[in-house]
Amino acid sequence: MTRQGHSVTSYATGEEALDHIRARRPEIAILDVMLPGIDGVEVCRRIRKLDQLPVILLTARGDDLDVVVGLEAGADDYVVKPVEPRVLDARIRAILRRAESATSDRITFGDLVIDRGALKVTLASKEIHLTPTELRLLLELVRHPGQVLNRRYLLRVVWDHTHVADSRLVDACVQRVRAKIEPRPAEPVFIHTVRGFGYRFSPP
Amino acid sequence: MTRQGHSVTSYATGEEALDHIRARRPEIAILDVMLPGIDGVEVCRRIRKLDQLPVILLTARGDDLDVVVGLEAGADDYVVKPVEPRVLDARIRAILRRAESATSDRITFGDLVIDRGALKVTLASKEIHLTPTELRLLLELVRHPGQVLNRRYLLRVVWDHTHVADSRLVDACVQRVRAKIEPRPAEPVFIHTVRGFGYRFSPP
DNA sequence: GCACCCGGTCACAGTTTGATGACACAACCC
DNA sequence: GGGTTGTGTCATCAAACTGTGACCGGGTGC
Repeated sequence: MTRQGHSVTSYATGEEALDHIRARRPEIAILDVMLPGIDGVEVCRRIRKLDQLPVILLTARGDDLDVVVGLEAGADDYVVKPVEPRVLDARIRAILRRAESATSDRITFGDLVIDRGALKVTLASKEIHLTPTELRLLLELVRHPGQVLNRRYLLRVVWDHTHVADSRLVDACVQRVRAKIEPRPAEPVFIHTVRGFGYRFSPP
Repeated sequence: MTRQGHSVTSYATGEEALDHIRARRPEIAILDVMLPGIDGVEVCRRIRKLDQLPVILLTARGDDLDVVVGLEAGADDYVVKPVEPRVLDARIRAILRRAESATSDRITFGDLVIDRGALKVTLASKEIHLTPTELRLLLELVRHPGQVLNRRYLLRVVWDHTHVADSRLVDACVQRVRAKIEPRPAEPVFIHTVRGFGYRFSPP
């Protein structure tokens, strides 16, 4: 693992590991199930109570039941020893990739890239200039991909709720965003209108 | 998988699967690596270009290299056949838990899928367009499966209660919904008429 | 068998809804 | 101050939706 570019710290018991996880903030925990004291599955459960830290259970016990119990305990993967370092590394990467994308600032929908950290939007690698309101609207829609958000909600969240509920304000802003990010605004592929309800962001 | 509460659709080739993924918006894709035409790993790569859809590669080839290549292609897990359904289910849950995104509240009645978050209705994987009133009516019926809802109640809830109770309004709307979701509107399998009382939604 | 009631069906016009573009005003920046 | 940018509002238009009432047909009770 060290040779793969990871920095590794190991502990002999579950208690020890749990004690250090808070302080060290590792990217991932790899637990043996057979441990002195509390076993790996229980360690995994306790980690899950604390946070979303990715966990791999790595053990010699590969019964179906063990696997199911381990995964149900909140583990992201269950790997049976012996395992090639390269395979373990690939599995670690797969899990980290998934775990990162959840907290990542960048989201990609086909050609459209939304960088929530830098507050930048690019379409086909060309940067799109969005005004503050437009950006807030787009981010709000993207925060709930596939969900229909109604106008009242959008007015409350994107604008101050002090506005009259009955206005074409949301529509106008959606149009402006569409004009900028949709290849053909008349047939939008990102922001869809759901007549009578609101708008839905769903990637093409 | 169906018995575990999942709704499953399968395709014989990678091309076919890719074609349908956009329309069906599944929560997860489980791919065999050995496919006619483009192989599962390549399908996985193409899915990754589009979006974050969770992918499990499920295959008989369990060489270390295969596993590494599969995971590097963007798969979330690589499972070697044969596999116990319970184990696969546990792995699916672990990945969905981590992906977390695809937690839209969908209800499935055979071919009919109603997504209450996206406000989408699909029948046999084809999207059905319902008008706002039709959709509100269907959602209300679905909210009480197996129960008979009378016209006065439906008028009050789906429509403004300002309407006269004595009109063909509800009937007409039910007909319109039936025309769209019932394979044979004359012999409805979803929305049943209870003469003298109202309508009842009960899955076939 | 008959009258009657209830729900199915249909077409259409009036209404609602959202798209679009123009515009005025405010905020901001030199 | 003058230009520029951002934003809310409005008018207009096309498209979509929906209530209505008339008519039909089958089931129901007598």
